[in-house]
Amino acid sequence: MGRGKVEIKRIENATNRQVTYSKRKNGIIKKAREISVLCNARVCLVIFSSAGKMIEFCSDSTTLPSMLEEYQKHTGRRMWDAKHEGLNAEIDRVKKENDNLLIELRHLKGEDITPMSPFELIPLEETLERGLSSVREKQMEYLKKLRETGRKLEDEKRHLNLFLGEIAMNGADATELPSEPFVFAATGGNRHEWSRSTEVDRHYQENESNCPAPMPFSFLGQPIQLDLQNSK
Amino acid sequence: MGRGKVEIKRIENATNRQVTYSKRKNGIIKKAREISVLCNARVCLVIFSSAGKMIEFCSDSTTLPSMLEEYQKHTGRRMWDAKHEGLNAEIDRVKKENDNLLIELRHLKGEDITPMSPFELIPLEETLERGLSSVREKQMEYLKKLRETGRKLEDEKRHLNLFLGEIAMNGADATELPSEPFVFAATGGNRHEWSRSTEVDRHYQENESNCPAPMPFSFLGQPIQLDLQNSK
DNA sequence: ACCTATTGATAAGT
DNA sequence: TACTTATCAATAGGT
Repeated sequence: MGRGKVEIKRIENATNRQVTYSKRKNGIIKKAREISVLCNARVCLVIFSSAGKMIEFCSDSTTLPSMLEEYQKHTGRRMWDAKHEGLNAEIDRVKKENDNLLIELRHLKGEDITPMSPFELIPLEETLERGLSSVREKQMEYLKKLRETGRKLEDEKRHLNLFLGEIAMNGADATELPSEPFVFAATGGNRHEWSRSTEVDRHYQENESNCPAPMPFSFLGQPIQLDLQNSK
Repeated sequence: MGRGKVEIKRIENATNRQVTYSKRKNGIIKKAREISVLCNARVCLVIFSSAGKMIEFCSDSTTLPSMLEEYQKHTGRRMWDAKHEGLNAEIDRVKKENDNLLIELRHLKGEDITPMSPFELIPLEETLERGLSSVREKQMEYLKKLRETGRKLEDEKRHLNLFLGEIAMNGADATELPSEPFVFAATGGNRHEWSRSTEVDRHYQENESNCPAPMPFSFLGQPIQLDLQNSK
């Protein structure tokens, strides 16, 4: 249609191509509207020009996404739905993993073990024992540090007393302070806290010697107010 | 175009409408192909007839879904993308839960506890102890059942010996069997397995009396070949 | 599905 | 980009 017949092949002249695009774009959209109205059909048309500009036509009360829904149904759910399915599969996978972890966790906590056979109980027991000894080992570490800190403090106290004694002996010079003052070193806490810690320590040492399985820390009861964070 | 001008409004005659649809459908698809070729544009066209039949045209090397990708970019990601976001959020949520479970699990197994403070170790220890005692309690149950079964077997053996003795005393009647034969009852196993089980039993009983923390079952070593499945 | 008169679309020119 | 117009293409209505 036009002043001459046109072969349907890419128009090489960019200007011509653009002009033709403009005209035909309007034409096809008009056609799309016409068929949708005349024939009561639903139409979706999306065109990207070679320049990257997009135009779309969707028949009345229809959107491209909603058309896609139906497209899915017709083609039997493929393509972008694949991503969808992929995500759903991922969710299922992760949830299943979650369930397994939860089950294992509950077993370790001694829950839901009624249906377990002795052969399942044995490795479970072993795992728990390894965990427990690991935790207690760690606790021992802290205790050692605590004791060391205690010793240091005792030393400092002794030094301090010694120093105070000297000052007392020197009479009038008593107000003089050492150029490098002693510091209440590593604990970061106060004397009250420290006294509590020695208690813990003694408790533990007693247990340590008497029992092959060390007395649980939890046995000592409520949270100990020591500032142990800094001695990690 | 045709024998008369047509008003662009729904064609009421169903037959006419269907015919027109057929003709125009081909027409618009031809137009779509032409513009895509002539102008190097990418075109996607989907039409649902009023009868519900779908046809689509997509220009070379393009699919409707891939077009949708670009449609998203152009319109700024809306509609069906929302579903995706939702699914992605769900995945993140579940994965996070997963991580938390995994961390807790590793802690219970005594792994990754180095950065834990004593205040975190104590509840961990308590949990492990509860789990362990729960597991051992369960194991005790099995042992009790095992012992009972053992006793029954002993009884049967005694009865059987008694019976054999009687047969021997009665001479020629020796071939006569009891109408209700004794059965090697509940274990479902064989004598060899049972003898192993008494070993386990004895081992355990010794430990039970001497130690406040029962000796671990795992201490007994390799898998015990008893058929305990049936005694659950 | 084909035919064809007629309208519609549009290529090229301005 | 818009208008014009000669020409080609699509198609309505009939068969």
